[in-house]
Amino acid sequence: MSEQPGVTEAPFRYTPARAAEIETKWQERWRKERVYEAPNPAGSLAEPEAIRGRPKFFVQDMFPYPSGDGMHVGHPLGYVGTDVLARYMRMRGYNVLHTMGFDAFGLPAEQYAVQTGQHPRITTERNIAAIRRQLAMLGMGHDTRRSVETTDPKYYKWTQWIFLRLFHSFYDAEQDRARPVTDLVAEYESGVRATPDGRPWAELTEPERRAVVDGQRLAYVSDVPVNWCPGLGTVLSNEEVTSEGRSERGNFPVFRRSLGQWMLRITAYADRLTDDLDLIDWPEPIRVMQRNWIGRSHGANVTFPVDTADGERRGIEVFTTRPDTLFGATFMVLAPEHPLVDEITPAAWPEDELPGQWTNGAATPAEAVRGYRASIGGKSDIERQVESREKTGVFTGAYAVNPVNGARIPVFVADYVLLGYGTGAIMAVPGQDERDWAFAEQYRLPIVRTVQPPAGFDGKAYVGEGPAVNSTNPETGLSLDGLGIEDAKERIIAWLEEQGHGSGTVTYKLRDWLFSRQRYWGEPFPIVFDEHGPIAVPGDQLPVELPDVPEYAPKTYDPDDADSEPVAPLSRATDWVNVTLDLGDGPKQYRRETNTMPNWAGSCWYELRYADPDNDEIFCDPANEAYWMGPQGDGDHAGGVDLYIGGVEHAVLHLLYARFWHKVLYDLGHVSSREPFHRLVNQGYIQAPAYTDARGVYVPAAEVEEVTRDGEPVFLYQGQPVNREFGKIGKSLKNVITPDDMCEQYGADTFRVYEMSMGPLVASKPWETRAVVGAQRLLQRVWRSVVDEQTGESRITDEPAGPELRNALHRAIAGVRTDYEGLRFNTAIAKVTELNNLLTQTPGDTPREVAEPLVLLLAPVAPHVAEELWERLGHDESLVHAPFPEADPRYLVAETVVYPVQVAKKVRGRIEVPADAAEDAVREAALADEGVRRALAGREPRKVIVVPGRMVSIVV
RNA sequence: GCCCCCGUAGCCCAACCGGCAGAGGCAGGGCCCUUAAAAGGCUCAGAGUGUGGGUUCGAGUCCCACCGGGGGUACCA
Repeated sequence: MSEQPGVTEAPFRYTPARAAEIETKWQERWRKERVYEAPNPAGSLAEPEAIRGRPKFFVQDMFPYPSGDGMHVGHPLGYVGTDVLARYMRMRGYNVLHTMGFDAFGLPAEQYAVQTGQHPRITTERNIAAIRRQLAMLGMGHDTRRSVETTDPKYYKWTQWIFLRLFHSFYDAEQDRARPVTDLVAEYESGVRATPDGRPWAELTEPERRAVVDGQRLAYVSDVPVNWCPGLGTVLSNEEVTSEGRSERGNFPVFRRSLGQWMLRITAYADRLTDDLDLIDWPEPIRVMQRNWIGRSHGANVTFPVDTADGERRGIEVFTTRPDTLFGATFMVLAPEHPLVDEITPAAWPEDELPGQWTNGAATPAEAVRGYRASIGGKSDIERQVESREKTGVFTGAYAVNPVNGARIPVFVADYVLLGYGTGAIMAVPGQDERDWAFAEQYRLPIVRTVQPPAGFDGKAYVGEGPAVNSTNPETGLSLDGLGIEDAKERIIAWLEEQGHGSGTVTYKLRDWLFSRQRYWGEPFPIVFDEHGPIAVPGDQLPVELPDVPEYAPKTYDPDDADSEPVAPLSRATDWVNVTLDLGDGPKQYRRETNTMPNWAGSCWYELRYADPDNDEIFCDPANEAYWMGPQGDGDHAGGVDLYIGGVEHAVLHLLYARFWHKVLYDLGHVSSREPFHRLVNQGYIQAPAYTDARGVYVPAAEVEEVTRDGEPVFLYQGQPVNREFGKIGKSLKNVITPDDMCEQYGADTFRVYEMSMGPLVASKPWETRAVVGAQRLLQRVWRSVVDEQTGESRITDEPAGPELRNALHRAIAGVRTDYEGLRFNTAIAKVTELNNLLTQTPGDTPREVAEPLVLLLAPVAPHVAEELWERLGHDESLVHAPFPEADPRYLVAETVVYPVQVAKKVRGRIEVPADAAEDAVREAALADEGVRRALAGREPRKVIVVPGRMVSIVV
């Protein structure tokens, strides 16, 4: 679009071609001069004298998975944002740590390898190189020495090392922190801590000792129900399973199966992960999502006596958050898989005349239960949830006793009670619980309200606040009547504890983290097995490198073959799997763990590696960690990266996992910060127009034309009208726009300015290619303020700026600074535009006192063109570390202020008074204004309100 | 169903602690430059803030209800 032959264009204009030239030149120079390298206090990047007396700033993006498609225009939004802030902070004199790594283990590379037979490392490295090139093209000021790849053995050596810290640790509930298992063993040996069965430690056999310890490790093997997908041959994480209970990839059925898997004991940290959310500066919605995910709820465990079929007295333990409603418990429900079900189910129905739906027509309770289990048996939890909310269940034939009033209440099994939550059994209180109400209605069970609903309440279950009713037992003297929910809870818990019927309890939704995957392209576990269980590979033998295998795919099966067994790809590397090691008692045969870690592992600690990227001795030198991430100030600062920017899609998983690992490292004394990320900001998404034809099929967005018909825009593809919608950028919507296209058409600086000017970083916004020209015009105009387009000569004068321009300059400086600090890049750019517009309108050459700060104000967003102009202004050194302009307060205060004067809500006059005029003087001037007097027409003002510096309002 | 976020000009967005609804950009109209067009320059117009109430001297901003859009979550006891 530029400089075609025969076109008369200003020869020294800032064109895309010139932008490209400038961008190459400065990227080269930045690289040579290593301007973005951040010094460390210790280790290989140490420059102690370079950090002395300087504040630090650690800013980080959520690092990308290097997909084969490279980046589209949506990806760099956050990256440009952090780069702008990093550049601004650098100019403010901070020692800024900003780099970019790659989260490179993962399924797409493996699938590609399965299809092509090419090793995933090759595609991964090629993709990383492509994205690195794109990042450099966009002018990112990253310290490239600190970039990490999670697939690099030098990196995953430490991922494995940290895993071993989890393996070698247990959670000491007394001290509320993780401690080494060697401490645990020492306490068992000395007798300070009793063994589970009370025998002295010395009397336990070696396998028994191992079992005791293994059962308490933060990383442990357990048989747990997992999402097994025979069609893919691997287990899947919950987030990889659709709401229809099928695999997101391939749409194969997913089954719940118990398999021996590695688990991480994140539940031990549930309280701290919840409580410490108050210490960090994160968006409230994210904190809410994490709190919900952890799902801490306070309540009570209550035991309801029940007799088994053999006449033995047992108890059904339930968890309830509403122990205050115990008097309203009119029946009980056990999860169908609950172990007590079979024990309590009697041989015959206790009564002859039971409602049909209680027995489901079965001759005996056992038959009814069996039939019910079969009816739901084949279904996974996921399927059960998908199906209608209609309550189903069956009577077990057993009755339990409500401990508060001795009432005999029937016990049901029903699948709306889940084995995995609480105790897998509930007391059903239909009066105060909607689910229980629905079940009670269907099974004609009694309903007792124990909280008085407000007058006029015509709903079913009442879950709101109100005084307790129907909650007195004259025989025991227990009464909750009249108490509010909280007081009633307190009293009943005290009573339950006193009587031995139960106790106050805390329950969590959070489950331990399933940490094994049957995949090739992931971190191998640094674990071998002998006949008794898992053993850690010694630290000096790390990393356990990923071996080559003949085939990268896991073994797949008939998609419906629920009973098939996963076969991890690594298990085919038999030479690797069977290994002879000397772990202290001579060379022995061991079998390696063949699962790999999930792709969240590498991202759990990468911020720490950025701080000390090539340390061979430790994952991060404590001095470097303390410098970059240590707690700041003296309050309750938990430490962590100063600013972390990324998408909201990682609200729970990555951010929760990373917090968990960080806390383990903190407990073990490896880091000084309690949290990895002090401040978190979620950038919005960029959406792009996508078009569907008459069949609803997406057509290539790049080939759609916009025409105007009858004043309405119409979109045409190959002459046919198509519908426009906005959606996520990607192949499926055929609306990919790449930063490469934009850099070619406009230049990187224009692209950066456009993305930053679209709106606040946190907002989602639609991409509009034709609007990019606005950003280009801004840069062209700034260029023109400094360079004569016709001659290429400088347009700078050393004459001082006039007062209007000078005041505008200082206002712009002050505004731009606060905008950058508040991540409001759009308004910062608007202020630069405004200043430059004023400059354009001012006749004559550009005063240096305006041009220089103007270029510096723009530098964080448009670094290349700013460098070029800075050089043309006569500076030899890069402006990357040039001081950011400071506003002179003298020019910020206006000498006079114009007040609008309102009479009865309408502006009737304007007065100009000295800026420091007293309120009385302003009032007098307002009342003296002619327009105001006319509006008042002799009426006496009831009230005159003077808002200092703003306006005057007269009430009549 | 429940929870959270967002609704300002044709479009993207500003508006500080409640104080004259407009900073900036796109698109649109007019003019200049040009043989012409593109690019460029100058300039103009354009909402009363999703709807309905309330608080206030004063509401885009605070409160309540509703409508529309987006996200999270879903038998969690």
